[in-house]
Amino acid sequence: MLDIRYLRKNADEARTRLADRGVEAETLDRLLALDQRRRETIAEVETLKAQRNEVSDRIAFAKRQKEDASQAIAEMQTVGAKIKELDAQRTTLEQGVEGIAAHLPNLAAKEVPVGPDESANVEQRRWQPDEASYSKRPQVLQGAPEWLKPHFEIGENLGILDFERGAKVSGARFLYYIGDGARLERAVYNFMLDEHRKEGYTEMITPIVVNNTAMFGTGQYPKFVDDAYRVEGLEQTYIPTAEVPLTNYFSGETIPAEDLPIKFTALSPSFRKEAGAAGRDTRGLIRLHQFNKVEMVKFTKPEQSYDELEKMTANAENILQKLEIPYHVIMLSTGDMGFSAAKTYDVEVWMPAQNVYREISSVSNTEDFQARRMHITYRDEQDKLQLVHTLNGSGLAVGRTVAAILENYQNEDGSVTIPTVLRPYMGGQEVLAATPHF
RNA sequence: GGAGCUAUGGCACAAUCUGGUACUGCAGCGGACUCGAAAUCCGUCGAGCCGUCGUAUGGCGGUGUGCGGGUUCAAAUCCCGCUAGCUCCUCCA
Repeated sequence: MLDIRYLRKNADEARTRLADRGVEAETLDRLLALDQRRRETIAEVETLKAQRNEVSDRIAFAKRQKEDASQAIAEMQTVGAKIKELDAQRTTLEQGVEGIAAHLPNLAAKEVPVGPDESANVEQRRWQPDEASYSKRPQVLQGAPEWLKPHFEIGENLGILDFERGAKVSGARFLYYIGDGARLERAVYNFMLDEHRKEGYTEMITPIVVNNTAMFGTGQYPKFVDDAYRVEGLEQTYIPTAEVPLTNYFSGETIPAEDLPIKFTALSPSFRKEAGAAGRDTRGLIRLHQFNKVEMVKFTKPEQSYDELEKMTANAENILQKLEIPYHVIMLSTGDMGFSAAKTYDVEVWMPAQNVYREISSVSNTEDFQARRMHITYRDEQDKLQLVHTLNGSGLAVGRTVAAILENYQNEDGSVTIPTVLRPYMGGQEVLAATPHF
């Protein structure tokens, strides 16, 4: 949620910055017009309420003196009716303001490139493992050899991913991991959680069903209800990301300033309807209705949030560096950023079979946008309440990481070498080879 | 799933039956006493949110007794709905 006072006092600037996020100028004008009428109505009704309070006190006093107060009571009946009417108007106006404000995306930080979509994103840096370790594997950055296969074929050939039975038992975009596949997934997220724990993140296991208030708090609702798996008949939703329960952990609370920054990490399944993505990435682990993700969330003071954004991005990159898989980092443009974000870095992992980088992590500073929706505050040096800044980032999407491992570590004979850092998590196993599971 | 009880400031509680400025203690803050502290005494003490005025510490008004409605001139109090916690029963990894 944006600060209505900021929008009011800086309407011209806000119009421009909202336009960068794809919001029409007319929307802000409607919002401000409603806000103007809301404030006028409040002024009017509060005058009457002050009058009523005063007369009610006099009535109470008269009654104690056993005096007649019926004339004052009769007067207040009229005033009461008027108050009721104005309060109803006020509620309507407030809902109108809220209805628009709740749909406004966050404003972009100054350094974010302005543009309509991903074409305006700006690459920040590329990374690839050094020669020594990389030379043992296919030269995926120097032209793919003939035998290079996409991860889903590798997985199916090895018998460790079963998309057909996933579709049979659940539906499209669901799958089974089997045997070494399941074990690899587990190794990957255990490795990720251990790395983040070393960086000072507190490990959490969260509810994976949350209420509507929580979904509103992080910005999924009301605008993106259609992409959510809702619990039939209940006001609850299967989380699309652990960002929701992690960030809402402190909703409505004042965090002691000395505890900031606070860092959480959690593994959770994530559920997405993928409305509007029909026909895209229909094969493989890239776009599923249910996938595992290790998430990072931070609560910070405003002045430290951008430093913490860089650190969180580095934490995501660290995973791929230790896995020795190439990636690059891009800064998203105003047109490509998520609803709540003020600034976002995407980490995209190299997928040699498709010859592209694919998003594997998205790290955002939402500044006070979510904190305002959730009412998360701290007390500054002057003992005044201030909104915290919240950040979130994938660290990383687990399924996509498995996909990247399969493609980047595949061998000509169809086997897959297990990255060195994962071997301790797999009982020392070094290679995934086709073996019967049952 | 069934039944009962509970929800009031940072904490502990009173007022609820019988509607009329939300009591008191602890903690906090300011002061007195003291070389200083403790004890004692005096004063002060509703966080947040909304509106408005002011350059500003802030003033004024509204709201605020778990949440949402209703009745009333007036609701902590009466009525309806909900949520959470506790106890008992039932069930369960």
